[in-house]
Amino acid sequence: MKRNSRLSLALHTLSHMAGSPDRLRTSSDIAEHAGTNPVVVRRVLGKLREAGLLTSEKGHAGGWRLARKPQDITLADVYLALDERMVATDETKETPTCSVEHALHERVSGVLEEIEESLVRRLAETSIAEVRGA
Amino acid sequence: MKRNSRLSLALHTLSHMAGSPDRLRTSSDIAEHAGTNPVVVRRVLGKLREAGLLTSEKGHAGGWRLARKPQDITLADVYLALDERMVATDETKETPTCSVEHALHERVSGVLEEIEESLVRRLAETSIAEVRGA
DNA sequence: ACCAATGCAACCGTAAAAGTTACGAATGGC
DNA sequence: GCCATTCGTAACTTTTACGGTTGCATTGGT
Repeated sequence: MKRNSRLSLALHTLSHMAGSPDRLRTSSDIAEHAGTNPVVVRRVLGKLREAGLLTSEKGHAGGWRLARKPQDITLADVYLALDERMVATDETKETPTCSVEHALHERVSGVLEEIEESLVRRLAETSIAEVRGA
Repeated sequence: MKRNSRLSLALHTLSHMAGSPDRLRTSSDIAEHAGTNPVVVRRVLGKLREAGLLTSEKGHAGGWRLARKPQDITLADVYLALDERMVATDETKETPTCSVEHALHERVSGVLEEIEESLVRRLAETSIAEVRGA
């Protein structure tokens, strides 16, 4: 795959599952559809399970299922479940020389943080059901 | 550096230059401030020059200067100048098996494209002057 | 002529992520 | 109880993006 593949894979898979929410799917099936392999699928979907968007069952008739109705899963849920932070800079070790520089740096970081938040708000406006349906 | 460093470097540099817009700065000076090296600075600032946000002069007393007033440079200008596409997936070679899959894929891409556009609109609401000033 | 600066191309090093293999644990069918 | 199936996870390899580095041509002021 390529860039942004986790979010893309997650969205694609969830949208697909939204088509028949009761059906149980294996990571192999999903990997087939997504053109990748089962382990990668399990890695990504594992994050979604941690966030309560999916459930998984082991064993013979195991697989994955939506934990909520498609209209109750927003893109923000997915984005946050994957720990994505596309805009904001996770800076924890910045040590600019003078305090003026430091202040400016804080400004830039703060602005990017605001942009990140508005991105999440925008993502929260769309549900998986909407992706599929219209 | 780390992730998102191009945008971060560009924003930081422009905000800094906005402090005294008439002053000419060398890529060495800028690199010093940003904790990186001159070539990287020229690479990033070169994109901003192509987009008309900065001017550069070669030769002995050469360097970089803002091409516009800080209040006339928005974060969207910078983002687009750097060819960043943080949300949208640049897919040009997708060949899902069946047409149903294909349609769904288009849907997901389309939604991400919309999100990308709203991100740019959000970025356009803030100018470099605002980053610095408040 | 000299020096200081950009412009640019070619390379190296590294870090993040996908891909792969392997194996253990759980679960249901027989 | 046995066995196939599936998830869970760890370890490793491969790929890729990008910052960093070096070198050199070009430009322009002194």
